[in-house]
Amino acid sequence: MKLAFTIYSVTGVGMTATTNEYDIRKQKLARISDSGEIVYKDRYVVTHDLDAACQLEDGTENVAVAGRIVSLRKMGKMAFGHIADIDGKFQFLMKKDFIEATYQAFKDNVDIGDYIGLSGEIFTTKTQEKTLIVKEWTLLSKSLRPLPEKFHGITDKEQKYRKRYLDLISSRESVRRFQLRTRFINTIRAYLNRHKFIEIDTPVLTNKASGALAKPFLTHNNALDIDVYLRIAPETYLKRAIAGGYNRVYEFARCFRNEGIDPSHLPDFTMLEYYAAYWNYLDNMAFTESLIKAAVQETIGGLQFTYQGTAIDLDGPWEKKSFRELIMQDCGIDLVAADDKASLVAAIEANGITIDRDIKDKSIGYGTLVDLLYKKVSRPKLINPTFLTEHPLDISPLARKNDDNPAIVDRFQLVINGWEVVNAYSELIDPIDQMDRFRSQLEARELGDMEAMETDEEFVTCMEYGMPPMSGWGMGIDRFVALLTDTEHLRDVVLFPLLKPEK
RNA sequence: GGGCCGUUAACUCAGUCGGUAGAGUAUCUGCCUUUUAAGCAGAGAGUCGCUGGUUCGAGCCCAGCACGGCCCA
Repeated sequence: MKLAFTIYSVTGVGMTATTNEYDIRKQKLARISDSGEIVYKDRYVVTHDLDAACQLEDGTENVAVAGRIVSLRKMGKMAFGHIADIDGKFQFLMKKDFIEATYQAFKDNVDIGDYIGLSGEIFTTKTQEKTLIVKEWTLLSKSLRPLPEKFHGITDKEQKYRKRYLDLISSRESVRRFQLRTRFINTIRAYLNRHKFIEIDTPVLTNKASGALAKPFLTHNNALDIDVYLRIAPETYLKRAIAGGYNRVYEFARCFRNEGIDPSHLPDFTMLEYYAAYWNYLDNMAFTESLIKAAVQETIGGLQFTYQGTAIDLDGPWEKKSFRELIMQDCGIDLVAADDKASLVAAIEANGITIDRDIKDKSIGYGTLVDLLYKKVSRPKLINPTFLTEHPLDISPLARKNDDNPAIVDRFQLVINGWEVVNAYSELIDPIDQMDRFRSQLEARELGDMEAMETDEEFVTCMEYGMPPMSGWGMGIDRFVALLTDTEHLRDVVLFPLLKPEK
Protein backbone atom coordinates (compact mmCIF):
# COMPACT_ATOMS: atom_id res chain seq x y z
CA MET A 1 0.00 0.00 0.00
CA LYS A 2 1.14 3.45 -0.90
CA LEU A 3 1.41 6.20 1.66
CA ALA A 4 0.71 9.81 0.90
CA PHE A 5 1.81 12.33 3.47
CA THR A 6 2.01 16.07 3.50
CA ILE A 7 5.23 17.92 4.01
CA TYR A 8 5.84 21.64 4.03
CA SER A 9 8.71 23.35 2.28
CA VAL A 10 10.55 26.29 3.74
CA THR A 11 8.58 28.62 1.49
CA GLY A 12 5.42 27.44 3.19
CA VAL A 13 3.96 25.98 0.03
CA GLY A 14 2.21 22.70 0.84
CA MET A 15 3.55 19.77 -1.08
CA THR A 16 2.98 16.12 -0.85
CA ALA A 17 4.79 12.92 -1.46
CA THR A 18 1.97 11.62 -3.59
CA THR A 19 2.41 11.72 -7.32
CA ASN A 20 -1.24 11.24 -8.10
CA GLU A 21 -2.06 14.25 -10.20
CA TYR A 22 -5.65 14.37 -8.95
CA ASP A 23 -4.42 14.74 -5.38
CA ILE A 24 -1.84 17.32 -6.37
CA ARG A 25 -4.45 19.43 -8.10
CA LYS A 26 -6.76 19.17 -5.11
CA GLN A 27 -3.94 20.48 -2.97
CA LYS A 28 -3.47 23.40 -5.34
CA LEU A 29 -7.18 24.06 -5.07
CA ALA A 30 -6.97 23.99 -1.28
CA ARG A 31 -4.05 26.41 -1.37
CA ILE A 32 -6.04 28.91 -3.41
CA SER A 33 -9.06 28.53 -1.14
CA ASP A 34 -6.87 29.00 1.92
CA SER A 35 -5.65 32.30 0.50
CA GLY A 36 -9.26 33.52 0.61
CA GLU A 37 -9.99 33.29 -3.08
CA ILE A 38 -13.16 31.64 -4.36
CA VAL A 39 -11.93 29.09 -6.87
CA TYR A 40 -15.13 28.47 -8.79
CA LYS A 41 -16.27 31.89 -9.97
CA ASP A 42 -19.76 32.84 -11.13
CA ARG A 43 -18.92 35.03 -14.14
CA TYR A 44 -16.29 36.80 -16.17
CA VAL A 45 -16.98 39.67 -18.57
CA VAL A 46 -15.22 39.18 -21.90
CA THR A 47 -14.76 41.77 -24.61
CA HIS A 48 -14.04 39.29 -27.40
CA ASP A 49 -14.59 35.65 -28.31
CA LEU A 50 -11.33 33.82 -28.95
CA ASP A 51 -11.68 33.77 -32.73
CA ALA A 52 -12.40 37.53 -32.69
CA ALA A 53 -9.44 38.26 -30.43
CA CYS A 54 -7.14 36.60 -32.97
CA GLN A 55 -8.14 39.26 -35.50
CA LEU A 56 -7.32 42.31 -33.36
CA GLU A 57 -4.63 44.86 -34.24
CA ASP A 58 -1.41 44.92 -32.25
CA GLY A 59 -1.62 47.42 -29.45
CA THR A 60 -5.33 46.90 -28.79
CA GLU A 61 -5.69 47.36 -25.05
CA ASN A 62 -8.15 46.17 -22.42
CA VAL A 63 -8.94 42.98 -24.29
CA ALA A 64 -10.64 40.48 -22.00
CA VAL A 65 -11.03 36.84 -22.99
CA ALA A 66 -11.79 33.58 -21.22
CA GLY A 67 -11.28 29.93 -21.97
CA ARG A 68 -9.84 26.62 -20.95
CA ILE A 69 -6.07 26.35 -20.83
CA VAL A 70 -5.13 23.65 -23.33
CA SER A 71 -1.40 24.17 -23.44
CA LEU A 72 1.09 25.80 -21.15
CA ARG A 73 4.81 26.45 -21.51
CA LYS A 74 6.13 27.78 -18.24
CA MET A 75 9.58 29.32 -18.31
CA GLY A 76 11.50 31.05 -15.59
CA LYS A 77 9.91 34.46 -15.60
CA MET A 78 7.31 34.08 -18.29
CA ALA A 79 4.84 31.53 -19.56
CA PHE A 80 3.15 31.02 -22.91
CA GLY A 81 -0.10 29.14 -23.19
CA HIS A 82 -3.25 28.75 -25.22
CA ILE A 83 -6.82 29.04 -24.10
CA ALA A 84 -9.44 27.39 -26.26
CA ASP A 85 -13.12 26.97 -26.91
CA ILE A 86 -15.11 25.19 -29.61
CA ASP A 87 -14.20 27.78 -32.26
CA GLY A 88 -10.46 27.74 -31.76
CA LYS A 89 -7.60 28.76 -29.57
CA PHE A 90 -5.74 31.91 -28.65
CA GLN A 91 -2.25 32.39 -27.28
CA PHE A 92 -1.46 34.34 -24.14
CA LEU A 93 1.80 35.39 -22.55
CA MET A 94 2.20 35.79 -18.81
CA LYS A 95 5.24 37.92 -18.13
CA LYS A 96 6.54 38.51 -14.64
CA ASP A 97 7.24 42.17 -15.45
CA PHE A 98 3.56 42.81 -16.10
CA ILE A 99 1.94 40.85 -13.28
CA GLU A 100 4.72 40.94 -10.70
CA ALA A 101 2.73 39.99 -7.64
CA THR A 102 0.65 37.20 -9.14
CA TYR A 103 3.15 35.50 -11.42
CA GLN A 104 4.31 33.05 -8.77
CA ALA A 105 0.70 32.16 -7.89
CA PHE A 106 0.03 31.42 -11.54
CA LYS A 107 3.07 29.17 -11.78
CA ASP A 108 2.25 27.35 -8.58
CA ASN A 109 -1.47 26.89 -8.87
CA VAL A 110 -2.65 26.93 -12.47
CA ASP A 111 -2.69 23.84 -14.66
CA ILE A 112 -3.67 22.79 -18.14
CA GLY A 113 -7.41 22.19 -18.04
CA ASP A 114 -8.23 25.15 -15.79
CA TYR A 115 -10.48 27.93 -17.02
CA ILE A 116 -9.07 31.43 -16.75
CA GLY A 117 -10.11 34.95 -17.60
CA LEU A 118 -7.38 37.17 -19.03
CA SER A 119 -7.13 40.85 -19.84
CA GLY A 120 -4.30 42.73 -21.47
CA GLU A 121 -2.94 43.96 -24.75
CA ILE A 122 -2.61 42.36 -28.17
CA PHE A 123 0.81 41.90 -29.77
CA THR A 124 2.40 39.62 -32.32
CA THR A 125 5.20 37.25 -31.38
CA LYS A 126 8.44 36.61 -33.27
CA THR A 127 6.71 33.65 -34.86
CA GLN A 128 3.85 35.86 -36.08
CA GLU A 129 1.14 34.65 -33.73
CA LYS A 130 -1.43 37.05 -32.30
CA THR A 131 -1.00 36.91 -28.55
CA LEU A 132 -2.45 38.54 -25.49
CA ILE A 133 0.14 39.88 -23.09
CA VAL A 134 -1.60 39.44 -19.77
CA LYS A 135 -1.92 42.33 -17.33
CA GLU A 136 -4.58 40.75 -15.13
CA TRP A 137 -5.71 37.18 -14.79
CA THR A 138 -8.42 35.39 -12.84
CA LEU A 139 -8.81 31.70 -12.23
CA LEU A 140 -12.40 30.89 -13.16
CA SER A 141 -12.54 27.16 -12.55
CA LYS A 142 -10.03 24.52 -11.46
CA SER A 143 -9.59 21.23 -13.26
CA LEU A 144 -8.78 18.28 -11.03
CA ARG A 145 -8.03 15.76 -13.74
CA PRO A 146 -5.33 16.09 -16.41
CA LEU A 147 -6.51 16.43 -20.02
CA PRO A 148 -5.60 13.79 -22.62
CA GLU A 149 -2.09 13.66 -23.98
CA LYS A 150 -1.49 16.82 -25.96
CA PHE A 151 -0.23 15.31 -29.19
CA HIS A 152 -2.28 12.15 -29.73
CA GLY A 153 -5.41 13.09 -27.83
CA ILE A 154 -7.78 10.20 -27.23
CA THR A 155 -7.55 7.36 -29.72
CA ASP A 156 -9.64 4.78 -27.88
CA LYS A 157 -13.05 4.97 -29.57
CA GLU A 158 -14.83 3.91 -26.44
CA GLN A 159 -13.32 6.81 -24.52
CA LYS A 160 -14.15 9.20 -27.35
CA TYR A 161 -17.81 8.20 -27.02
CA ARG A 162 -17.97 8.02 -23.24
CA LYS A 163 -16.04 11.26 -22.69
CA ARG A 164 -16.92 13.22 -25.79
CA TYR A 165 -15.95 16.46 -24.04
CA LEU A 166 -12.35 15.24 -23.99
CA ASP A 167 -12.56 14.21 -27.62
CA LEU A 168 -13.78 17.71 -28.51
CA ILE A 169 -11.01 19.34 -26.52
CA SER A 170 -8.29 17.27 -28.11
CA SER A 171 -9.52 16.65 -31.66
CA ARG A 172 -10.24 19.47 -34.10
CA GLU A 173 -11.41 16.84 -36.53
CA SER A 174 -14.22 15.82 -34.19
CA VAL A 175 -15.15 19.45 -33.60
CA ARG A 176 -15.35 20.12 -37.32
CA ARG A 177 -17.55 17.09 -37.81
CA PHE A 178 -20.06 18.29 -35.24
CA GLN A 179 -19.90 21.85 -36.50
CA LEU A 180 -20.69 20.57 -39.98
CA ARG A 181 -23.69 18.72 -38.57
CA THR A 182 -25.00 21.90 -36.99
CA ARG A 183 -24.39 23.89 -40.17
CA PHE A 184 -26.22 21.30 -42.28
CA ILE A 185 -29.25 21.32 -39.98
CA ASN A 186 -29.32 25.11 -39.77
CA THR A 187 -29.10 25.41 -43.53
CA ILE A 188 -31.98 23.02 -44.10
CA ARG A 189 -34.07 24.73 -41.45
CA ALA A 190 -33.46 28.14 -43.05
CA TYR A 191 -34.34 26.77 -46.48
CA LEU A 192 -37.59 25.23 -45.24
CA ASN A 193 -38.51 28.40 -43.38
CA ARG A 194 -37.90 30.44 -46.53
CA HIS A 195 -40.34 28.16 -48.35
CA LYS A 196 -43.09 28.71 -45.81
CA PHE A 197 -42.62 25.49 -43.89
CA ILE A 198 -43.47 25.78 -40.20
CA GLU A 199 -41.50 23.89 -37.58
CA ILE A 200 -43.69 22.09 -35.07
CA ASP A 201 -43.24 19.53 -32.32
CA THR A 202 -45.15 16.28 -32.19
CA PRO A 203 -45.21 13.74 -29.37
CA VAL A 204 -42.38 11.41 -28.53
CA LEU A 205 -44.56 9.40 -26.13
CA THR A 206 -47.35 7.80 -28.11
CA ASN A 207 -50.06 5.16 -27.81
CA LYS A 208 -49.22 3.60 -31.16
CA ALA A 209 -45.83 3.12 -32.75
CA SER A 210 -46.86 4.01 -36.28
CA GLY A 211 -45.48 5.76 -39.32
CA ALA A 212 -42.72 3.28 -40.02
CA LEU A 213 -41.79 -0.36 -39.90
CA ALA A 214 -39.72 -0.82 -36.75
CA LYS A 215 -39.67 -2.28 -33.27
CA PRO A 216 -40.47 0.42 -30.69
CA PHE A 217 -39.28 1.09 -27.16
CA LEU A 218 -42.01 0.45 -24.62
CA THR A 219 -42.24 2.48 -21.43
CA HIS A 220 -44.87 3.38 -18.85
CA ASN A 221 -46.55 6.57 -17.76
CA ASN A 222 -47.37 6.48 -14.07
CA ALA A 223 -49.89 9.32 -13.97
CA LEU A 224 -52.13 7.77 -16.62
CA ASP A 225 -51.07 4.22 -15.71
CA ILE A 226 -50.64 3.27 -19.35
CA ASP A 227 -47.84 1.76 -21.36
CA VAL A 228 -46.59 4.10 -24.05
CA TYR A 229 -44.24 3.80 -27.00
CA LEU A 230 -41.40 6.10 -27.93
CA ARG A 231 -42.12 7.24 -31.46
CA ILE A 232 -40.51 5.45 -34.37
CA ALA A 233 -41.49 8.26 -36.79
CA PRO A 234 -43.39 11.55 -36.58
CA GLU A 235 -45.31 10.89 -39.79
CA THR A 236 -48.89 10.37 -38.67
CA TYR A 237 -48.81 13.36 -36.31
CA LEU A 238 -47.38 15.70 -38.92
CA LYS A 239 -50.20 14.65 -41.24
CA ARG A 240 -52.70 15.34 -38.46
CA ALA A 241 -51.22 18.85 -38.29
CA ILE A 242 -51.83 19.26 -42.02
CA ALA A 243 -55.43 18.14 -41.43
CA GLY A 244 -55.59 20.86 -38.77
CA GLY A 245 -54.91 23.55 -41.36
CA TYR A 246 -51.13 23.88 -41.57
CA ASN A 247 -50.10 24.01 -45.22
CA ARG A 248 -46.47 23.03 -44.71
CA VAL A 249 -44.90 21.58 -41.58
CA TYR A 250 -41.63 20.00 -40.61
CA GLU A 251 -39.91 18.54 -37.59
CA PHE A 252 -36.39 17.49 -36.76
CA ALA A 253 -37.71 14.48 -34.91
CA ARG A 254 -35.65 12.38 -32.56
CA CYS A 255 -36.91 8.85 -33.18
CA PHE A 256 -36.31 5.63 -31.31
CA ARG A 257 -36.10 2.11 -32.63
CA ASN A 258 -35.42 -0.84 -30.41
CA GLU A 259 -33.40 -2.84 -32.90
CA GLY A 260 -29.82 -3.81 -33.57
CA ILE A 261 -27.02 -1.30 -33.12
CA ASP A 262 -24.40 -1.20 -35.86
CA PRO A 263 -22.46 1.38 -37.87
CA SER A 264 -25.60 2.50 -39.71
CA HIS A 265 -28.22 2.01 -36.99
CA LEU A 266 -28.51 3.76 -33.64
CA PRO A 267 -31.32 3.27 -31.13
CA ASP A 268 -32.08 6.97 -31.17
CA PHE A 269 -31.52 9.08 -34.23
CA THR A 270 -32.72 12.27 -35.84
CA MET A 271 -35.14 12.22 -38.71
CA LEU A 272 -36.30 15.27 -40.57
CA GLU A 273 -39.80 14.97 -41.95
CA TYR A 274 -41.84 17.57 -43.80
CA TYR A 275 -45.28 17.64 -45.41
CA ALA A 276 -46.65 20.08 -47.97
CA ALA A 277 -50.35 20.31 -48.77
CA TYR A 278 -51.34 20.29 -52.45
CA TRP A 279 -48.04 18.83 -53.63
CA ASN A 280 -47.72 15.43 -55.24
CA TYR A 281 -44.58 13.33 -55.12
CA LEU A 282 -43.26 14.87 -58.35
CA ASP A 283 -43.50 18.40 -56.90
CA ASN A 284 -41.75 17.00 -53.86
CA MET A 285 -39.02 15.42 -55.96
CA ALA A 286 -38.21 18.75 -57.60
CA PHE A 287 -38.14 20.50 -54.22
CA THR A 288 -35.96 17.76 -52.74
CA GLU A 289 -33.34 18.22 -55.41
CA SER A 290 -33.14 21.97 -54.90
CA LEU A 291 -33.22 21.69 -51.10
CA ILE A 292 -30.43 19.13 -50.87
CA LYS A 293 -28.25 20.82 -53.45
CA ALA A 294 -28.59 24.12 -51.64
CA ALA A 295 -27.96 22.58 -48.22
CA VAL A 296 -24.91 20.62 -49.32
CA GLN A 297 -23.51 23.57 -51.26
CA GLU A 298 -23.78 25.82 -48.22
CA THR A 299 -22.54 23.18 -45.79
CA ILE A 300 -19.43 21.93 -47.55
CA GLY A 301 -19.00 24.64 -50.18
CA GLY A 302 -19.53 22.37 -53.19
CA LEU A 303 -21.55 19.50 -54.61
CA GLN A 304 -18.77 16.95 -54.89
CA PHE A 305 -17.41 14.91 -52.02
CA THR A 306 -15.79 11.58 -51.32
CA TYR A 307 -17.17 8.86 -49.11
CA GLN A 308 -14.71 6.12 -48.08
CA GLY A 309 -12.86 6.53 -51.34
CA THR A 310 -15.97 6.74 -53.54
CA ALA A 311 -16.41 10.02 -55.41
CA ILE A 312 -19.97 11.33 -55.23
CA ASP A 313 -21.28 14.15 -57.38
CA LEU A 314 -24.59 15.85 -56.63
CA ASP A 315 -24.28 18.26 -59.55
CA GLY A 316 -26.49 18.11 -62.64
CA PRO A 317 -30.06 16.87 -62.89
CA TRP A 318 -30.54 13.75 -60.79
CA GLU A 319 -31.52 10.50 -62.49
CA LYS A 320 -35.01 9.06 -62.05
CA LYS A 321 -35.36 5.29 -62.27
CA SER A 322 -38.28 2.99 -61.53
CA PHE A 323 -37.96 -0.34 -59.78
CA ARG A 324 -38.96 -1.96 -63.08
CA GLU A 325 -36.30 -0.13 -65.13
CA LEU A 326 -33.51 -0.81 -62.64
CA ILE A 327 -34.26 -4.47 -62.16
CA MET A 328 -34.69 -4.99 -65.90
CA GLN A 329 -31.39 -3.27 -66.59
CA ASP A 330 -29.43 -5.03 -63.84
CA CYS A 331 -30.68 -8.61 -64.15
CA GLY A 332 -33.11 -8.82 -67.07
CA ILE A 333 -36.22 -9.62 -65.04
CA ASP A 334 -39.34 -7.70 -66.12
CA LEU A 335 -41.64 -6.93 -63.22
CA VAL A 336 -44.59 -6.56 -65.60
CA ALA A 337 -44.12 -10.18 -66.64
CA ALA A 338 -43.23 -11.35 -63.13
CA ASP A 339 -46.12 -9.61 -61.46
CA ASP A 340 -46.83 -12.04 -58.65
CA LYS A 341 -44.84 -13.81 -55.98
CA ALA A 342 -44.65 -17.21 -57.69
CA SER A 343 -43.53 -15.91 -61.07
CA LEU A 344 -40.97 -13.58 -59.51
CA VAL A 345 -39.50 -16.40 -57.42
CA ALA A 346 -39.29 -18.47 -60.61
CA ALA A 347 -37.60 -15.65 -62.51
CA ILE A 348 -35.06 -15.08 -59.73
CA GLU A 349 -34.21 -18.79 -59.67
CA ALA A 350 -34.06 -18.99 -63.46
CA ASN A 351 -31.52 -16.15 -63.45
CA GLY A 352 -29.44 -17.83 -60.79
CA ILE A 353 -29.71 -14.88 -58.38
CA THR A 354 -29.14 -15.69 -54.72
CA ILE A 355 -30.85 -13.66 -52.04
CA ASP A 356 -29.83 -14.21 -48.43
CA ARG A 357 -33.36 -15.01 -47.31
CA ASP A 358 -35.71 -17.93 -47.86
CA ILE A 359 -37.62 -16.19 -50.63
CA LYS A 360 -40.27 -18.90 -50.74
CA ASP A 361 -41.22 -18.26 -47.12
CA LYS A 362 -44.81 -17.03 -46.90
CA SER A 363 -43.80 -14.09 -44.69
CA ILE A 364 -42.11 -12.55 -47.72
CA GLY A 365 -44.76 -10.92 -49.93
CA TYR A 366 -44.41 -9.81 -53.54
CA GLY A 367 -43.38 -6.24 -52.70
CA THR A 368 -40.83 -7.34 -50.15
CA LEU A 369 -39.33 -9.71 -52.70
CA VAL A 370 -39.12 -6.95 -55.32
CA ASP A 371 -37.38 -4.82 -52.71
CA LEU A 372 -34.94 -7.64 -51.82
CA LEU A 373 -34.15 -8.18 -55.50
CA TYR A 374 -33.52 -4.47 -56.03
CA LYS A 375 -31.28 -4.31 -52.95
CA LYS A 376 -29.30 -7.27 -54.31
CA VAL A 377 -28.85 -6.37 -57.97
CA SER A 378 -29.33 -2.60 -58.25
CA ARG A 379 -28.91 -0.60 -55.09
CA PRO A 380 -25.14 -1.08 -54.63
CA LYS A 381 -24.63 0.48 -58.08
CA LEU A 382 -26.50 3.69 -57.26
CA ILE A 383 -23.66 5.98 -56.22
CA ASN A 384 -24.63 9.39 -57.53
CA PRO A 385 -28.07 10.63 -56.50
CA THR A 386 -30.90 8.66 -58.06
CA PHE A 387 -34.63 8.95 -57.50
CA LEU A 388 -36.08 5.47 -57.22
CA THR A 389 -39.81 5.34 -58.10
CA GLU A 390 -42.77 3.01 -58.67
CA HIS A 391 -42.56 1.10 -55.41
CA PRO A 392 -44.77 -1.97 -54.95
CA LEU A 393 -48.03 -1.24 -53.17
CA ASP A 394 -47.69 -3.71 -50.30
CA ILE A 395 -44.47 -2.23 -48.90
CA SER A 396 -45.94 1.31 -48.92
CA PRO A 397 -49.01 1.26 -46.66
CA LEU A 398 -49.17 5.05 -46.23
CA ALA A 399 -48.54 6.03 -49.85
CA ARG A 400 -51.06 6.95 -52.52
CA LYS A 401 -51.90 4.33 -55.15
CA ASN A 402 -50.88 5.25 -58.69
CA ASP A 403 -53.90 6.29 -60.78
CA ASP A 404 -52.91 4.21 -63.82
CA ASN A 405 -51.30 1.18 -62.17
CA PRO A 406 -52.86 0.05 -58.87
CA ALA A 407 -49.92 -2.30 -58.18
CA ILE A 408 -47.56 0.59 -57.52
CA VAL A 409 -47.61 3.79 -55.47
CA ASP A 410 -46.61 7.41 -56.11
CA ARG A 411 -43.44 7.25 -54.10
CA PHE A 412 -39.75 7.99 -54.43
CA GLN A 413 -36.60 7.25 -52.52
CA LEU A 414 -33.42 9.20 -53.03
CA VAL A 415 -30.46 6.84 -53.17
CA ILE A 416 -26.91 8.11 -52.75
CA ASN A 417 -23.94 5.79 -52.42
CA GLY A 418 -26.33 2.85 -52.18
CA TRP A 419 -28.06 4.40 -49.17
CA GLU A 420 -31.72 5.36 -49.12
CA VAL A 421 -31.31 8.83 -47.69
CA VAL A 422 -34.80 10.16 -48.41
CA ASN A 423 -38.17 8.44 -48.52
CA ALA A 424 -41.18 10.35 -49.86
CA TYR A 425 -44.57 9.92 -51.42
CA SER A 426 -47.85 11.39 -52.42
CA GLU A 427 -49.64 10.74 -49.17
CA LEU A 428 -52.58 8.43 -49.04
CA ILE A 429 -55.56 10.57 -48.00
CA ASP A 430 -58.38 8.14 -48.81
CA PRO A 431 -59.53 6.77 -45.43
CA ILE A 432 -61.21 3.70 -46.91
CA ASP A 433 -58.08 2.75 -48.88
CA GLN A 434 -55.97 3.46 -45.77
CA MET A 435 -58.04 1.07 -43.67
CA ASP A 436 -57.69 -1.58 -46.43
CA ARG A 437 -53.93 -1.10 -46.39
CA PHE A 438 -53.75 -1.51 -42.63
CA ARG A 439 -55.83 -4.68 -42.98
CA SER A 440 -53.36 -6.02 -45.56
CA GLN A 441 -50.52 -5.20 -43.18
CA LEU A 442 -52.30 -7.15 -40.48
CA GLU A 443 -52.60 -10.13 -42.82
CA ALA A 444 -48.90 -9.88 -43.67
CA ARG A 445 -48.13 -9.82 -39.96
CA GLU A 446 -50.23 -12.94 -39.44
CA LEU A 447 -48.18 -14.61 -42.16
CA GLY A 448 -45.10 -13.85 -40.11
CA ASP A 449 -43.90 -10.51 -41.54
CA MET A 450 -42.92 -8.87 -38.27
CA GLU A 451 -42.10 -5.65 -40.07
CA ALA A 452 -45.70 -5.10 -41.16
CA MET A 453 -47.24 -1.88 -39.91
CA GLU A 454 -49.66 -1.69 -37.03
CA THR A 455 -53.17 -0.32 -37.59
CA ASP A 456 -53.59 3.22 -36.29
CA GLU A 457 -57.34 3.86 -35.96
CA GLU A 458 -57.01 7.38 -34.57
CA PHE A 459 -55.00 8.33 -37.62
CA VAL A 460 -57.69 6.87 -39.90
CA THR A 461 -60.32 8.83 -37.98
CA CYS A 462 -58.38 12.02 -38.71
CA MET A 463 -58.34 11.05 -42.37
CA GLU A 464 -62.09 10.46 -42.29
CA TYR A 465 -62.59 14.09 -41.29
CA GLY A 466 -60.68 14.99 -44.44
CA MET A 467 -57.08 15.66 -45.45
CA PRO A 468 -55.86 17.76 -48.36
CA PRO A 469 -53.71 16.19 -51.06
CA MET A 470 -50.15 16.36 -49.85
CA SER A 471 -46.68 14.99 -50.25
CA GLY A 472 -44.32 14.25 -47.40
CA TRP A 473 -40.73 13.32 -46.93
CA GLY A 474 -38.30 11.87 -44.44
CA MET A 475 -34.53 11.98 -44.22
CA GLY A 476 -32.10 10.42 -41.78
CA ILE A 477 -30.03 13.37 -40.67
CA ASP A 478 -27.33 11.30 -39.01
CA ARG A 479 -26.77 9.25 -42.15
CA PHE A 480 -26.59 12.26 -44.39
CA VAL A 481 -24.11 13.94 -42.07
CA ALA A 482 -22.05 10.73 -42.06
CA LEU A 483 -21.98 10.86 -45.87
CA LEU A 484 -20.85 14.49 -45.90
CA THR A 485 -18.18 13.96 -43.25
CA ASP A 486 -16.83 10.70 -44.68
CA THR A 487 -17.70 8.97 -41.41
CA GLU A 488 -18.23 5.22 -41.24
CA HIS A 489 -20.05 4.92 -37.94
CA LEU A 490 -23.13 6.97 -37.05
CA ARG A 491 -21.79 7.17 -33.51
CA ASP A 492 -19.17 9.53 -34.82
CA VAL A 493 -21.78 12.10 -35.87
CA VAL A 494 -23.74 11.88 -32.59
CA LEU A 495 -22.23 13.71 -29.64
CA PHE A 496 -23.23 11.32 -26.88
CA PRO A 497 -24.15 7.89 -28.28
CA LEU A 498 -25.73 5.28 -26.03
CA LEU A 499 -23.25 2.76 -24.60
CA LYS A 500 -23.50 0.22 -21.85
CA PRO A 501 -22.61 1.73 -18.50
CA GLU A 502 -19.01 1.26 -17.52
CA LYS A 503 -18.40 -1.61 -15.07
C1' G B 1 -26.41 -14.78 -31.90
C1' G B 2 -21.28 -16.42 -34.30
C1' G B 3 -16.00 -15.38 -35.47
C1' C B 4 -11.70 -12.34 -34.83
C1' C B 5 -9.12 -8.31 -32.24
C1' G B 6 -8.26 -4.98 -28.06
C1' U B 7 -8.10 -3.80 -22.54
C1' U B 8 -0.43 -2.47 -19.29
C1' A B 9 1.02 4.62 -15.33
C1' A B 10 -3.59 10.27 -15.85
C1' C B 11 -2.85 10.09 -21.75
C1' U B 12 -0.35 7.60 -26.19
C1' C B 13 1.95 3.06 -26.56
C1' A B 14 6.22 -0.94 -26.08
C1' G B 15 6.83 -5.46 -23.32
C1' U B 16 11.35 -10.91 -26.76
C1' C B 17 11.33 -17.76 -25.07
C1' G B 18 6.92 -17.69 -18.90
C1' G B 19 11.95 -15.32 -14.83
C1' U B 20 12.07 -8.30 -10.26
C1' A B 21 7.12 -3.60 -15.21
C1' G B 22 9.27 0.07 -19.81
C1' A B 23 9.29 4.77 -23.01
C1' G B 24 7.22 9.50 -24.51
C1' U B 25 3.64 13.02 -22.78
C1' A B 26 1.63 14.76 -18.16
C1' U B 27 3.04 15.47 -12.80
C1' C B 28 6.83 16.99 -8.94
C1' U B 29 11.94 19.51 -7.84
C1' G B 30 15.90 22.79 -9.82
C1' C B 31 17.56 26.13 -14.01
C1' C B 32 15.28 29.08 -17.73
C1' U B 33 11.99 36.58 -20.27
C1' U B 34 9.34 35.30 -27.49
C1' U B 35 7.65 29.77 -26.54
C1' U B 36 4.23 26.75 -29.36
C1' A B 37 4.78 18.49 -29.23
C1' A B 38 9.71 24.88 -25.55
C1' G B 39 14.47 23.15 -23.63
C1' C B 40 18.17 21.01 -19.94
C1' A B 41 18.99 18.03 -15.30
C1' G B 42 16.72 14.93 -11.67
C1' A B 43 12.48 12.33 -9.13
C1' G B 44 7.98 9.92 -8.16
C1' A B 45 4.12 7.29 -10.41
C1' G B 46 1.14 0.40 -11.93
C1' U B 47 -4.91 -4.16 -8.59
C1' C B 48 -0.96 -5.33 -16.32
C1' G B 49 -9.89 -5.22 -17.36
C1' C B 50 -12.09 -9.06 -13.63
C1' U B 51 -12.30 -14.26 -11.67
C1' G B 52 -10.28 -18.89 -11.65
C1' G B 53 -6.62 -22.54 -13.52
C1' U B 54 -1.64 -24.55 -15.16
C1' U B 55 3.41 -23.60 -13.25
C1' C B 56 8.73 -23.31 -8.58
C1' G B 57 7.29 -18.71 -11.05
C1' A B 58 1.97 -15.61 -15.33
C1' G B 59 1.39 -8.93 -18.24
C1' C B 60 2.67 -13.29 -21.36
C1' C B 61 -0.18 -19.98 -21.44
C1' C B 62 -5.55 -22.04 -20.53
C1' A B 63 -10.94 -21.30 -19.16
C1' G B 64 -14.89 -18.15 -17.93
C1' C B 65 -16.79 -13.21 -17.45
C1' A B 66 -17.07 -7.69 -18.37
C1' C B 67 -16.53 -3.49 -21.61
C1' G B 68 -15.26 -1.90 -26.46
C1' G B 69 -14.05 -2.51 -31.72
C1' C B 70 -14.23 -4.98 -36.59
C1' C B 71 -16.56 -8.66 -39.67
C1' C B 72 -20.71 -12.00 -40.42
C1' A B 73 -26.07 -13.32 -39.54
